Amino acid sequence: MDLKPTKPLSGFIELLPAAQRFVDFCAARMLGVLRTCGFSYLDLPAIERAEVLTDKDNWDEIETQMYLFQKGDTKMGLRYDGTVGLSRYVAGHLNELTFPFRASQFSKRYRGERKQRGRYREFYQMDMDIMDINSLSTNYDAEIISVIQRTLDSVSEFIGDNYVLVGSRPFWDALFDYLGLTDNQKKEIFILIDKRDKIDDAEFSSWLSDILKNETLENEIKSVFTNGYAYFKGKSDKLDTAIKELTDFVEKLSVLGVKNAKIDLSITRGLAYYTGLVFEFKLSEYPELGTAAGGGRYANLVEKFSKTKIIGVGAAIGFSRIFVALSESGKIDLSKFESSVDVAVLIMGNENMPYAISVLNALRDNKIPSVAYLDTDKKFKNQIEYADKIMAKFSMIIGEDEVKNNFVTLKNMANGNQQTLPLADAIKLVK
RNA sequence: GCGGAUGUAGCUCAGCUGGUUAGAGCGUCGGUUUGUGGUACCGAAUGUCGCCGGUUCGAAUCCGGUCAUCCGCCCCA
Repeated sequence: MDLKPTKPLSGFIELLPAAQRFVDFCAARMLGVLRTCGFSYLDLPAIERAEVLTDKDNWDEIETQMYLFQKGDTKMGLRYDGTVGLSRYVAGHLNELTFPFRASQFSKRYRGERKQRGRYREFYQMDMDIMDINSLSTNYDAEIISVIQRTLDSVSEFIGDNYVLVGSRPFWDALFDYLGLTDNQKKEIFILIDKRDKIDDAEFSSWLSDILKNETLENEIKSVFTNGYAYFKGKSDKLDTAIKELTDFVEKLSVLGVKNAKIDLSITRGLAYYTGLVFEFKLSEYPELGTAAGGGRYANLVEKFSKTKIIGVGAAIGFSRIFVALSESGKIDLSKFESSVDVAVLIMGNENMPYAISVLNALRDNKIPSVAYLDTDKKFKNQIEYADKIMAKFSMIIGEDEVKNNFVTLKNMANGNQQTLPLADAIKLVK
């Protein structure tokens, strides 16, 4: 009979124990930061109604990368991000929530795209969002950025330093209006700007020229990257508003203590629901991972669910992209996550088991991570090999002599030293 | 969905321009050592050489197709 495959589906992740411990350790630290920053943790459904997930405007694009299916008459799909489900949740619990509402999430997301480095079909993202009714100060945009930085910094011993690039969709909207571009041109240039870090200047110029076919306009667009956004001051009221927002925002970030922040107008975050400032975090030491976290302001997303005007600002940390990718790449030293237990209890002969189990329970009562090798008839060599392989810090050996004298033999697995002593003393040494 | 590369033992790979019984290291298991691991030595098991077809006296090797994986593109709310 043919054996069934042992590899998971392409793009789905499973980790070895040490890598999983590393990932869990980082997640716990980062979630601790979010709790400290006053976010309420939510665990929302992985499956949503299809109509919640899809946007009829660009169904074709979505369909290829979303997991959709049907049970009975209900069309549903797996969530592809955390923001859409949160918008539904907030709109559905308006009267029960206190605004500004601060929510954090840490959950699996699903996208049916081809696997690439740091990009999976099933992956974790860690989200934080702040939503309020009718208005929401850009002070909150700045706070979100400072919270992400705090979160990333909490695991900087593994991922190194980070920096943040801030873009502005209102600036481009204002500029496009000022230049009198068509809707189609706006859309295409947005896509082009977003790609700017992947292509060279010549390519950028030639694409731009294909879209605009007007050298004056092309030069105006390019001048944003050479002369900076301040160059467009005084051209139109909308531009002035957008420029002032950016200038003020830099000040806010510095008040909040955000380091390594820079305005970079090539950050646009695709085409979707963002309406205001947008930002992306990168890791200085791992540029190949791309964007480590990204987000921005969305003023209109919740209007799909509620007539109440709800404005949000939020971000997602690409958790799997960072931590799974790093642990798989071998760039992280996982040695301190290799060991799952402090003590392995080794039992020489089944008749010594009752005593050995009382030792095991005492260890566990003292919160010492411990396991016993319960196949008591196996040769002692196998038992101590097991203790070695699971990298137990100590072995506690229980045989005839130990039972008779009500002692234990404690062996330090690192240096091989061992001594026979009362259990209470052994526990003190292990702790 | 598109382009490129790669498929040989559990893993990493070798196998020259086709030649008879398919190779190594690591790992696994057993033994030297049934109250002592990490080192050493000895031994063993495991392959329809991704799959199907073609060329040939003869295919892991050459050709075609197919599937899978990896890298990149598209996309990335």
